Amino acid sequence: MNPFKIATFNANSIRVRLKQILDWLAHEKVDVLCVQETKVQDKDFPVEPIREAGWHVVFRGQKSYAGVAMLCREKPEAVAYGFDDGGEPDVARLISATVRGIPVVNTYVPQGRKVDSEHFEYKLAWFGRMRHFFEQNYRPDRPLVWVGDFNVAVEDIDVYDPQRLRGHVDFHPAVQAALEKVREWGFVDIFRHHHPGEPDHYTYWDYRTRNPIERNRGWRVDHIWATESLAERSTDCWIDVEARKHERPSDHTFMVAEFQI
DNA sequence: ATGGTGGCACCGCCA
Repeated sequence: MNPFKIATFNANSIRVRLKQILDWLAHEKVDVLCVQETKVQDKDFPVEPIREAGWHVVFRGQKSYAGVAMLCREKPEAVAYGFDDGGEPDVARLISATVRGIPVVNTYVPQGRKVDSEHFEYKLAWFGRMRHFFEQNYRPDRPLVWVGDFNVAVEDIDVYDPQRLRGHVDFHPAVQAALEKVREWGFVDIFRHHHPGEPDHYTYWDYRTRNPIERNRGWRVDHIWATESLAERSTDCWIDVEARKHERPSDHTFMVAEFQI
């Protein structure tokens, strides 16, 4: 049995957050860090400093927004980008690979913008495509980790004010139902597995609110989910709020899960 | 209180 540690982080620009990421990786001995919102085109991705720090890195991005990456201590295998269902491949939002024998899927789920928009419809459909993706490529009775910024808070305790926020694109019954249909394929929310019923655990704070950390105005929209056989082997899962104490923090923070494989 | 901030882009888009 060996420890397997996986982390997720919405960087909101990997170039601005590069030092924070490398500093964090230097003291947190993860096997893989999944990054979302790299906000960089592939030709401008900071490959060299990441490699020089000792990491394998795979990524797909685009101009201005979205973009995903995986930083791995060991070389990832079977790396694939985007959907292969005939629809929009969305390579800047989905990256999958096998790391130390564990299949990992890293997603940056579309935010949805406004409920009465085509973007929201796209988001809802995205979860359907996600379930299809899992059905076609994986088995629920085998180890698999799905991580990333899901842009969904699942329970009332996952947001700072559920009454006020209900209906928001990240806290909408239809979105929660769409994600639930993916969960039913065979996932366990690893953070919630270790912290059932505990409020006030957040991974994201809106830049546009005053002192959101001090006022505890957070959301738990970043997730580490695993299939049952792997969830049984999870030993811990935590959100690194301390990592926000940085000169230029992202609006999200790191979350880590540890397994014995 | 229908704003606010931040990042990337370019004269606005996205979150």
